Amino acid sequence: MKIHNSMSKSKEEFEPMNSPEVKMYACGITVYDDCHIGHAKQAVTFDIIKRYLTYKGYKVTYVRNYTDVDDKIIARANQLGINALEYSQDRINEVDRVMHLLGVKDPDVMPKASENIENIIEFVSSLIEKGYAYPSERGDVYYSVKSFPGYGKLSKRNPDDMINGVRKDVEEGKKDPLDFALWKSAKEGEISWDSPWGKGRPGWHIECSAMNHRYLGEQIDIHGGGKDLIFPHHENEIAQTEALTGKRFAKYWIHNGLITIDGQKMSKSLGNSLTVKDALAKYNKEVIKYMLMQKHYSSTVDINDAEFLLAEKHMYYFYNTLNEINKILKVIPANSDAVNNEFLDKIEPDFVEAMDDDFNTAEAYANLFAIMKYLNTVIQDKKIEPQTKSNLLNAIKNKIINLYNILSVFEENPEEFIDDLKNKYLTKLNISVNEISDLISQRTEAKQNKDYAKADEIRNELDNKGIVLLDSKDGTVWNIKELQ
RNA sequence: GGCGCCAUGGCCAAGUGGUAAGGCAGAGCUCUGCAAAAGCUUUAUCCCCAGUUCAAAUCUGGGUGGCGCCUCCA
Repeated sequence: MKIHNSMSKSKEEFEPMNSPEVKMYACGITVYDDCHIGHAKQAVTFDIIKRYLTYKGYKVTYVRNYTDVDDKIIARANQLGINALEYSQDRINEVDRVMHLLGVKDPDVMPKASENIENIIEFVSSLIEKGYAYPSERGDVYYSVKSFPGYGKLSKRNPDDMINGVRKDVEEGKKDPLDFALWKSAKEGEISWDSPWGKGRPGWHIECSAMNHRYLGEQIDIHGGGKDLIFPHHENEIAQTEALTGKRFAKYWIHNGLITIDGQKMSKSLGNSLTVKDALAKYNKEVIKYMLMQKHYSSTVDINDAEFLLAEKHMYYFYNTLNEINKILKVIPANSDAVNNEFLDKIEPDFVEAMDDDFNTAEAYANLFAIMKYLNTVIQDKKIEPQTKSNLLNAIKNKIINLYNILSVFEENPEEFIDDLKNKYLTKLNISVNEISDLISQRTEAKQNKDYAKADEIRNELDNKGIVLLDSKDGTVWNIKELQ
C-alpha cells in the first residue's frame, strides 16, 4: 500500500520499520475549549487509518495526546477561579464524551502533558547537555534552531529566509529570533512545576516529542496531524527529537486537510468554529463522518448546510437499501448455501485497491454507490429465486458492513437510523405520524372510490407540509421530502 | 516580503503519462390512475500559452486566478 509522505511530498510504499508492528502518533487537542469539527476531521481520519492498518494485519499502537497546560487554559481557569488542571481535566472529559458520541475509537494511549513533566524536564536537560538548547537568565529554556542543521526539512523552509517573517519583538533571553521555548518560566498566578531552571511549565512543542519518546520510543512509523501543524509544530518536534536521538524521527508524515466554513477559514481567531457538539445536535454522527471523508483526507473540506444535507441524503439512501434487505431477510432468512457471485467477489478487492492508495476514501465511497445500485437491482428483481436472492443480499450486506465499518459507518441499526432521521424531520416540519396516517387513510378511501381529484388534493396537502407519499402494491407509505 | 498548495462538466469530487470514477442538479425511459421511490439511458477533453513525448488532465517552463503557512490553531 502507498501513503503520501509530507516529508518527501510523494506517495511511498508503506513499509513499517518493524512490520507488522506500527507506531503511530497524532497530535491531539489543546483542551481550552469545546472541540470543533476540525478536531473531528483529524480524529476520524486517524481512527480510520488505524482501523484500516489493523484490517491489513498490522499491529498498531496509536498515541494521541492532550495538551492540558498552556496559556489559554491558564487564562480560562483563572477567569473561572479554578485550578488549571481541574479545568483542563473537565475539558478532557468533554472531548472524550463528544468523540465517543461521534463514534471515534479511543487511541491506545491518550497521555496528558501534565503527567509527563518529569519526562519533559529530562528531555530538555538532555538537549541542553548536547548543546541544542540553552536556559535564559529568567528561567526560560530555548531551543537553538541554528544548532540543528536539518531545521526546515519538513516545511521546506530555509531558516535564513525565515528571519523576515519572524515576529520583531524578540523575547528577552532569546539568542536568535527563530529560537523557540522548550520551558517557560512561571509568571504570577500560573500553574508551575519545579525544574532545574526554576518554577515553570513546558512549551508546546516539547510535549509531543517527550510523549512520543516515552510511549513509542526514539523512532515511529507514522506521525500525523492537521496541515496547520507542519510549521512550526512538527518542524520543531523533529528538531527536538532528532537532536536528542540522532536518528530519523518519523518515517511517514501524514497531514490531514483543514475545514473551511462557507468558504472561510475556520479558526479560533475568526471565531467561526462549528463545535462537534453542535454538529451532533443537528446531524447523525455517521452523516458527519461520511461528509468529512467523502473527500480525500488531505483535502480541505468546506462545510455548509447544503453539504450536510447532501451527506444526509446519501446516508439515508444507503441505510434505506440495507433496511429493504433486512425486510426481505425477515421473510426468507439466508441459509448457509454458498453464494457464487462475481459482483460480490469484487467488492473487497475494489475497497482494498482504493484504500491502499493513500487511504482513498473518496473512491471507496464511489464504489459504494455502485454496490447500492446493484443491491437495489437485486431487491427488485422478480426473476431471481427467493432463497438465492436472500442469500445473495445477505452476503453482500455483510460484506459491505464489515468493510465500511473501517470507514466508521454502518455501525447503526438501519431501522433505527431511518426512524431517528424521520423523527427529526417530523419535529422540524411540525407534523405527527398520526396526522399523516389519517390523511393517508382518507386518500386510500378516495382512491378506492376512484376519486383521484381528492386523492391528489390530499397528496398535495402533505407535499406542502414536506411529506411525500409513495404508493405501492402493499399500500401507501410516506417519506420526508427533503430526504429525496 | 519568504515558503508552499491548488485550478477537472451548472455544483461537489476521484484520477499524476495511454485517449476523463462517483454524487447532486438537468433530460428521457421503465414502473404508476397520475406521482414518488428504485433502476436504466444521457451531459466534460481537464484555467491559458509554450515545450518534452508515439502518447499529457497527468511531466517541464511561463502566465492568470484561488488558498494556506510564516502568530495560537486539528
